[in-house]
Amino acid sequence: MPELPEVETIRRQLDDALAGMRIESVELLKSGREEPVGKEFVACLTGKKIKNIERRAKLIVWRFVDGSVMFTHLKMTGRLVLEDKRYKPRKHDRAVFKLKGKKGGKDLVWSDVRQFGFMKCLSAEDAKKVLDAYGPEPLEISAQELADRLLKPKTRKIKVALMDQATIAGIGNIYADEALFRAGVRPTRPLGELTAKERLEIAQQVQALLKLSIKHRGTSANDYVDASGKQGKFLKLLQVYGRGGEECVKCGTPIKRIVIGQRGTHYCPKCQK
DNA sequence: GAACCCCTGGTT
DNA sequence: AACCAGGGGTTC
Repeated sequence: MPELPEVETIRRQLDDALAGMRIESVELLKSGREEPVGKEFVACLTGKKIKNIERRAKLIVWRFVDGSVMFTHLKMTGRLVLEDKRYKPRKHDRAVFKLKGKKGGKDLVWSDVRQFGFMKCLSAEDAKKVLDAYGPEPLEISAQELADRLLKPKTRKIKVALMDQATIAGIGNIYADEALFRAGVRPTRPLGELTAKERLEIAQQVQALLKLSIKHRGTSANDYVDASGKQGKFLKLLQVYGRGGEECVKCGTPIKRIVIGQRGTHYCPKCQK
């Protein structure tokens, strides 16, 4: 699924294209993981005017002029793509949002091969509760503040901590592996064993990496495309993710692949201590 | 924590 | 046929 840089890329495009527009209709092609389900979901969105579109962690947060909110979580294979008028529904499309504004109409299609993603309508109050439970946005605090969050359960592996949304919001498997490679720290190291210098280095690399990936409009490793249907360009800049068995770009040692927390994990056994 | 689950499809 | 896939909630 999209992680912070990919969700942020989509969010910027949607905010640019759709802020100020009104939802004329919602066509549900496949009902199930939207909330409320079915006709009620359609009813709660129809007619609403979009104030703006924000992001928190990996959630896209739709804010409406009437104060209500909708969340979109794309999970692993979700897409939100602005389609032109020749659009024909495809196999895994779940909903089409028809929007109207001063400059004409736009169709937004939500598709999701694995159907893990969800959309949810809720009040501003309920939305705030959900959003407040996330850890800080990594690009909105200092590297030192970020580093200080990587201390807690001493036995926890650093990779697990980086991916925990309550510790830091928005990092997933790809950027956790990449940040740890850049910082020269093995993903298996327990927090209690890291030096202050290592924690700060990890925090700085997380920030630099996320910013750089946003510049490249994210990573298209599998299903990800942005709101215009284009792939992100960061894939070729990945140094360890998906490169198990290949030579390390720094030292030539074969990259190892292990499993941590049910996720494929990639690192250089020589460069990462 | 670790294991399992939601689901489908691409690759080996 | 088996394994893999960028998430994350739930359950022991």
